[in-house]
Amino acid sequence: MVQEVNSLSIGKQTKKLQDEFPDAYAELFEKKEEIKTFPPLPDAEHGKVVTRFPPEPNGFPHIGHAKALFINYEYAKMYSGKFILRFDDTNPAAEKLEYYDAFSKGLEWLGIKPDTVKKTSDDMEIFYDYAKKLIKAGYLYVCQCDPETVKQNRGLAKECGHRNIPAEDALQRWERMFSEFEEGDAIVRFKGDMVAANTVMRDPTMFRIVDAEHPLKGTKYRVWPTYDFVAPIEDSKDGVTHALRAKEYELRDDLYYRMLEAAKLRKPKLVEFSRLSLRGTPVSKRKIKPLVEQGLVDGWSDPRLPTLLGLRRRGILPEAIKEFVTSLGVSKSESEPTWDLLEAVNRKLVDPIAKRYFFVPDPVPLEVVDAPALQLKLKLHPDKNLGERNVATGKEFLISAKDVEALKEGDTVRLMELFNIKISRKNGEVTGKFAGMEVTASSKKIQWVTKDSMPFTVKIPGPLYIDEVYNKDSLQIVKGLAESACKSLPIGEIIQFIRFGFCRVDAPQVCILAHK
RNA sequence: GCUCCGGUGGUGUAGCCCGGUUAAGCAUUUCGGCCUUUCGAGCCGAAGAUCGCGGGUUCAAAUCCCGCCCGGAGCACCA
Repeated sequence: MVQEVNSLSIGKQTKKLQDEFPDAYAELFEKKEEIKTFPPLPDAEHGKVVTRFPPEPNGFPHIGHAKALFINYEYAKMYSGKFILRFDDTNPAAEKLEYYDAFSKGLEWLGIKPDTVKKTSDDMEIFYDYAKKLIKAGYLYVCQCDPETVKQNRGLAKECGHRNIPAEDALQRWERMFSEFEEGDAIVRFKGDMVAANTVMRDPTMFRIVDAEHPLKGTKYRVWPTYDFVAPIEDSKDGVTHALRAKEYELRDDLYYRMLEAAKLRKPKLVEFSRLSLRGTPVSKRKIKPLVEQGLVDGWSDPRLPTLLGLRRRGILPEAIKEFVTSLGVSKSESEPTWDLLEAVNRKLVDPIAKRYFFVPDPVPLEVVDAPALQLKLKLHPDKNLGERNVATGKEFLISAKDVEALKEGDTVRLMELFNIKISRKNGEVTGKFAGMEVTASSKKIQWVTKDSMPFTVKIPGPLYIDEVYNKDSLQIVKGLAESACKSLPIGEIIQFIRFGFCRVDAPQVCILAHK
């Protein structure tokens, strides 16, 4: 018995085990599936955790947002808590209507359903109330220095005269900000500590006058709060228990808590994590925008970009983004993960659902002089039941120049899923002879198409930067022939061109290579 | 420059807070082998880190302490 089993190959042993003793198989192989989760959150109580994702609607969401998104969302889920999507839209000069929508769509695509969706600009009256309260209590003051002086004094750790104006007077100046003052004439500052080592605390700006039209509020308001005023109040009032934000906010923790103390509000827990950067890929809007504007990429959905739109167009599944981002964890250490990490995750997800087709780049004619004419049905997936396609073959084929290069006269190769051929002549074109149907142990297999094929273009996205230098060859175009069954491929379908890679159909007869 | 935060194999991460059978786990990558629709997946195996550097505490340190070096972020009337 033992001998009998051992005579089988490992693969067959495994198969036999799976077929005949499914329980044992499951125990051996399935249970080691690992569920990746985040480390426990400090002071988190099951059922009571509330997190939030507060994007500013001033650009398209990208993978960096996805990181913040999933960290907050997954923690809320992990503790059966709540997750809030909050648009931090208090800079009317920057916000645009289309971006609110872009974020909502992005979340939807990623499969994230917020328990609450809100806009910070809806709470303006609340902010005004707090402003008045805090001015009265002496925590805030109206500063009428010009912007340059403010900056200078901060550098010099110097207080200005407005700081000590009595509250009643300051309150009147606050009212004047709504009417007579012009943009730049006056701001509201938090009384921090002008000699603090952390310059964030040197009386940061809490309100300023912005006359730009707000996409949602129009010209209803012109005294707008800044992030530093809004974030702690919103988080606290919304019941956020854990505010998980990127590391660049770390220096503002102090201010965040001082604000809440001043306003006598509950303090959420702050947790920071490192920003995501992808090797060879600009992630921030600041870096992507010039590329779009200079036409160096095909808009915000260019597959070389880490925008959600770009990722999707490239054939990266939302689930892959989630797993990738989750694997990065919440650590504060800076790292520069590479695309192949994301691709590896995506490949695992896409492999079982991608239909297989033949694609021949740089086709070279092949004639098999004594080939039998065949009418066959080929499976669309080696082991999943995804249907089949019909192919009729004769004597004429096309194979890729690269495969031809590797062939010598006299070699035997197998036309994949078809039969073996022996190369009899090779000179620009290739001539061969039928060499049997059976699969021989070590035969090389190459993909092929018949004359009944169609031109197909594959775009291959690569890194936009190599060692910080713009890579002008970041997008390669490969032209070739795809088998006729590809005619009916819907846009958006993710397929695998055998021995070429996984691709997402981008347009009729055009696809984008996601990865090998 | 100042302030803060980081520094574990090529890459990402676990471990560090509560120092000891693990002198470093997992994933990715690369390379072999198996599997006969694959330069893919899966399976098996291998390669690869003395845990930034130098001191110290201790019987014992990636884990605690000190100094240094390197990297990142912030220093907006942006978020």
